[in-house]
Amino acid sequence: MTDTALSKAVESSKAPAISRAAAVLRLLGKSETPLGVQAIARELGLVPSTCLYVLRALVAEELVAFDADTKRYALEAGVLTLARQWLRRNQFSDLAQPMLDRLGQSFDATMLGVQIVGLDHMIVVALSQSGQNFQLRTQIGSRFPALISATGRCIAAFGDYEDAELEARFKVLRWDEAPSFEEWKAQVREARRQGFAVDAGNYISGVTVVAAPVWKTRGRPSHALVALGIGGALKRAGLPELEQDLLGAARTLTQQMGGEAPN
Amino acid sequence: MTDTALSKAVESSKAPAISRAAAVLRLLGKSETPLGVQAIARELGLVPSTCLYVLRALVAEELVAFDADTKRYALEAGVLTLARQWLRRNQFSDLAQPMLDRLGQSFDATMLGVQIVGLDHMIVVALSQSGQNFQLRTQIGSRFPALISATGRCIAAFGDYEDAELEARFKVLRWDEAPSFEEWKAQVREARRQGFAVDAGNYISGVTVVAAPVWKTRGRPSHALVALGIGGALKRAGLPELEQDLLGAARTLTQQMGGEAPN
DNA sequence: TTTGGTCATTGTAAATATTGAATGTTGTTC
DNA sequence: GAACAACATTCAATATTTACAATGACCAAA
Repeated sequence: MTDTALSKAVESSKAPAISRAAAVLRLLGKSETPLGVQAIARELGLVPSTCLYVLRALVAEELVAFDADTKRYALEAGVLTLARQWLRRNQFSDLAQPMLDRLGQSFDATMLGVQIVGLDHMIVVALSQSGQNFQLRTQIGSRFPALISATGRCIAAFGDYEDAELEARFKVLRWDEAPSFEEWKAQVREARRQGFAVDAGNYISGVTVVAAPVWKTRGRPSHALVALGIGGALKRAGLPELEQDLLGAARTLTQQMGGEAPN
Repeated sequence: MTDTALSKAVESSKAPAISRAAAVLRLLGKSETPLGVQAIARELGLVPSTCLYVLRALVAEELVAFDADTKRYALEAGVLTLARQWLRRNQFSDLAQPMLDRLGQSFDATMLGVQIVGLDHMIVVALSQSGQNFQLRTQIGSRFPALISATGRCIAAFGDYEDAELEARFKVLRWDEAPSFEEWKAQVREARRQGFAVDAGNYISGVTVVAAPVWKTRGRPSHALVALGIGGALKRAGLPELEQDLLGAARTLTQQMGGEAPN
């Protein structure tokens, strides 16, 4: 979050301290090293004293660690506990995990389960790193822009968004080999027709990505199943079979979660 | 956190909104189901309107999910992202992981790396669940009271705490087969002498736990390596060897982290 | 050792978030 | 189908927190 975005969130909210706290947590998360009060305040456009109070509160809550010697702040392990609690009661990641494991084994692909957060981004909430795919390392909790890669095409295809909004979001994406907006829209239409989307080396050169949407409720898809693999390897393993298998898994998952695909 | 503890944190802090927000997050984490504004407010002793503003801020920060249909709140996947960032830059979990894997393989034990948070509790920050130990499932982010089991004896042995404080904390612990405070103190002395601690079925009947402390800095231990196994199985695998191996790993880790064991 | 500068930390005036009652909304019972 | 009850939500007054300037602590360089 930029500091202008932060100041907006602070102004519009009735609990600005919370926006500030979240911004501090995100900043500390991004930072490679622990940070001092002043550095944090400068980066976020906060008054140092306010920043100090925020940090102290976060330290008291065990979300931030304070090194009394260096007077530096960093994330604390308490954030792990929250994450575990989220995972513990997440229907999607529980149900998706065995499917991801099976598909990953069968096709020697890296499998992801992602949660879609509007048009902003998606978050990896389950993964299966079977085999030797060292180049495609991802972690649970990783975030990606919503419209990127195969999953992005699914989000656009089944989200019923305005063209103008899609284009605005599309233009700021970073691809290895970016398609034109027109090419991309054609691919989105194709995804709508087929029920799944393919990214053949656009996002990452040489890497093929297949994604199929999952619905938790009627309306927009809430999650997606994703398969990644080196283009050649996936083709050898049988891309059409993978596509159909992934689509089937996504449909099963939609049913299991009590959701409903359109039509 | 009880609501009296919360009100204390709110009063003493200059950023009470943050204490409230953290309390809300923890409550939502504990809860088996999504909660409404009123339920949260009641549980935490908050004014409903204040609670609503806190929730809205947390929703805006993507730490809490809001279901517009049911008007219920739950943890959101954003907490995963924070956890990933914490893990990404955690020296201990990176260094400990291969050791835990190796030890777990060798002795067919469940291995944990825990971070010690004062006398309050410890948090599991790395683990290796090799083999068939289905009964001993734990997860990263799990919390335990500081003085429990073998790790607790290490914390007491190397922490230089007041006896009165230890006894107060000791008395509220829940064991399957609790030792008396005197027995426990003798075991703590033994741990200090040996450099590691053993819990032979006290915490969980039939389960043996071995723990060795790790120092990140001079002073109190910051982490510990822990091995858990069914008592009989660990003995068969060679308990003395495990103890020495674990102790060696902990010492290596202390060196790698730039720490220093006492004496 | 002294000096300069940076940083973390404290008091205080003003802006504003919290409060508790009032309003609208939903789902449930008769 | 109507009335109720529980709930989420809004609104205006005030107790609180925020921001700013000043202080104190610390480190580095001379």
